[in-house]
Amino acid sequence: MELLPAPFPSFLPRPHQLPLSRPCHGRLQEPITAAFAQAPPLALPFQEATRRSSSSHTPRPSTRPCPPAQRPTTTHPLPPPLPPGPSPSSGSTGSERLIVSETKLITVHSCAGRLGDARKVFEGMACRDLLAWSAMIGAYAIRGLYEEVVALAVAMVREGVIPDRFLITRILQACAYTEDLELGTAMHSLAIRRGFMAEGARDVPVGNSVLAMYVKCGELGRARAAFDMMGQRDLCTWNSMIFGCCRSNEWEEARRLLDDMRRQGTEPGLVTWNTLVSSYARSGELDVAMEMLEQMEESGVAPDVVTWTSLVSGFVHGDRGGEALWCFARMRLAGVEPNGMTIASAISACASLRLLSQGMELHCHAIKVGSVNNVLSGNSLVDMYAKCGEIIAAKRVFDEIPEKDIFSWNSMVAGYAQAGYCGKAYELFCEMESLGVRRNVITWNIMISGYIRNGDDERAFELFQMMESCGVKRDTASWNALIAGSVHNGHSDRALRIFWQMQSLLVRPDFITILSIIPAFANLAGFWKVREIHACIYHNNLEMDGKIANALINAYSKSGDLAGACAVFDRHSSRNIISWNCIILAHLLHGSPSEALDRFCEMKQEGVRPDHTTLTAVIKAYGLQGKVSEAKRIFHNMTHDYNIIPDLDHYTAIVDLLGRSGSLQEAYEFIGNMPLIPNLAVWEALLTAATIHGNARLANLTARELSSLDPSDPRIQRLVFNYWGLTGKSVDVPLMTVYNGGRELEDVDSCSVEIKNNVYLFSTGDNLALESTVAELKLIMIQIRMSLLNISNETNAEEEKEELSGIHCEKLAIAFAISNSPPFRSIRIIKTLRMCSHCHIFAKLVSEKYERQILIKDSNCLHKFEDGKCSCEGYW
DNA sequence: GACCGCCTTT
Repeated sequence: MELLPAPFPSFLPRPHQLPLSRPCHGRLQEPITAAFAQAPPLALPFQEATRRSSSSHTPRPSTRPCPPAQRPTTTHPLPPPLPPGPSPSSGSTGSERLIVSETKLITVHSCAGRLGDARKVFEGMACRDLLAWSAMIGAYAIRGLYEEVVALAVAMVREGVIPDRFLITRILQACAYTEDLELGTAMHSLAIRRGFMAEGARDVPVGNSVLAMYVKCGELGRARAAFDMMGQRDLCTWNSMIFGCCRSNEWEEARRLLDDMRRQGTEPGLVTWNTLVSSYARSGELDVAMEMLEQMEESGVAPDVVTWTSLVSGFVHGDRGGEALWCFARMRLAGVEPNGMTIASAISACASLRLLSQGMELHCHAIKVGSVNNVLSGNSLVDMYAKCGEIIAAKRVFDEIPEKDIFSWNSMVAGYAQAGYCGKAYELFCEMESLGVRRNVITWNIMISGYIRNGDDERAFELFQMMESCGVKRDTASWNALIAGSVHNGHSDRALRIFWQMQSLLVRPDFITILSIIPAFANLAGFWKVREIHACIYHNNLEMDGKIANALINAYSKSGDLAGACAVFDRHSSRNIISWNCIILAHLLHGSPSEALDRFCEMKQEGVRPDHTTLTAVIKAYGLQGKVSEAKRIFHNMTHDYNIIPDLDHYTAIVDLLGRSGSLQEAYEFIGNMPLIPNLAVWEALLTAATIHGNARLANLTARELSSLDPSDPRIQRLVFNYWGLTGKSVDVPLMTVYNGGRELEDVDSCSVEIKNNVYLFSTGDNLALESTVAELKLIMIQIRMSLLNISNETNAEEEKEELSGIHCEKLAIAFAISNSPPFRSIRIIKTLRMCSHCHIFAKLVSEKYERQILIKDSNCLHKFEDGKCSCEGYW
């Protein structure tokens, strides 16, 4: 059976009986087909159209009252109804001549750019024939004012003028742009009635327009029906159909059409290849897009600026900035000049790769080709400068964008917020409101994320609460910002609560939610919880995402399950440098430096270039093995071998290594000779070494250095306090008077233990700890008392201090786990602060006495206690 | 035929 569109009746009502205008935006006041409802249908229409026309088969009243107040408004008033008189077809010779001259005038005005004058002439015409309508519609069409074209087309048809094949094509083009399926379908039926679409018809342009209209309206089924019915096809026909398939993700069908067209003698052209390349690139199938590029070049079609731009922007979107710039370079080599869009995309690539100098070069290029004032390039530049830390340059570019859009504002607000200038960001945020720039959900998300990442949780939550009352609906990213920020600030429990709350409000978590929440599971709970979220990811087919796999490796490792981490890594199909770093760090955390180094070799064999994190891990691995000279060799040759300049992390690793090997003086001198200003981590490494090796003089010296960094920094206060606790001596630095024996600081410590798939939280000095747990702890203490009596004075000092601040949380957790889990089952504890030596000894003794493996992950290291020994070998 | 900004892993 033939599929035909809605009927287009032959009978047309008298022009003055129908309103001319219709709203430019939104749906028709009534279906256009209803205007001709008095006539019987002539052709079998589409199902939908049949229903519509058959329901309005009853004759309409001959006149329809239409008071001016109720007339639909348009941005451009359409011509008033014509006075009753001779119909256009029966005009006298004189009036015909008038029409011709007025039509010419419309064309002249239009060509001279005086669209308003053209419109005035048109509206003043007493009688308008097809040519007059064509001239007026054409004037709008060539300027891309498709809404107007559609409005005029409706008015024309209602006035009883039937468009010819040329005008039908134009109107269909406008329908495609405005996605006006209704008018488009009516034009299709008219084209059929006029015989333009018949089997033997040679009118390809009309058929192509119909096809393109259905494709743009997302009606692939109707497009296919039109395609199959076309008597003749040209390159454009195939292109439209292939585009339609790509747009609907019907990739196989698109490729079939490509083969079909070649078989039927039409060679794919530039647009065909560009459609395929850009569609694959846009959908993230970048490797297939590159394959298409190859095929394109093989078939002798030279890629143009659109081909390359699609690829550059595709790679930018796929977070493959390097390949984006590589494509850009290939394009330049091929002699293709980039346009504003290409440059904008290449600048984005520089932004994501933090390539300031290359970004600046592109800025110069944008100035040269005159696309610097283009809002697209401007926005990319703002983003690039901000991401490269050049916030002043970013602001300068922003100020010079003549017509800022929401992207410009958001990029600048994000630039400030991400650089930590939340006040500046908020100023702009307020300025947007006062200037009447509508802030969207992204603007709000930027502010929320900015505040929470800069530690101002309160303001972040305030904005999160406020946004809906300001008329902006929260989306998944708004929730993600809170979750990621909470994890970032160490509030994993709160992150989990938000995660559950969003699900109870039926906000669907996306892969970023999962990615953000995985560290929370790892920080809070044992590996069963990590397995749970892993299963959840698996069921949602998210595992294939490389980033999620990386986060999982890390989570398994941190929760004490090295085997789980290895399993994820080994099945990881798209390993990158981060995946390798994760697995190397996992082995390191579990005290297996040789496995970590094996992985490093494997990685190099696979051709993956180590980055600064890898090399830090490698130095640490050598440090754990006591291979000082190997570590030093890596350190000294890293710039030459890997083009990586040592940063503070590498210096810290070397200080740690020297400290472990007991070369305290060398470590101290090494710090003195550093070209960088030593930070907290560097001094902390030395303090640890000095404390463990019992070098009180150096420890005291280091504590002073630390407190001179920033006496108000709570992390430093805690470090120095811990040192004081470890040595049992008072430190001769003024900051020690700041707090009362460190009580507030000790209060922060908490830990979690997972038993039978439940997670229990304990805090140091927890007065609410279950009495039974305290009793159990006392029992354990009695059991191992004999051994405890033999330990050093240092730890006794700690015990005294513990009496002051309350029982340490990990002791409570161990006691609770011993009495609530089956015998011999391993105990996994995750705590926020570093373990004290008394608890360390306690855990060692419990592991021996109760024959349990105890894993305690503290802020510095993972302690694996087995048979009275710890994997850290007493150095942490 | 292409279009920049938010939330993400070591």
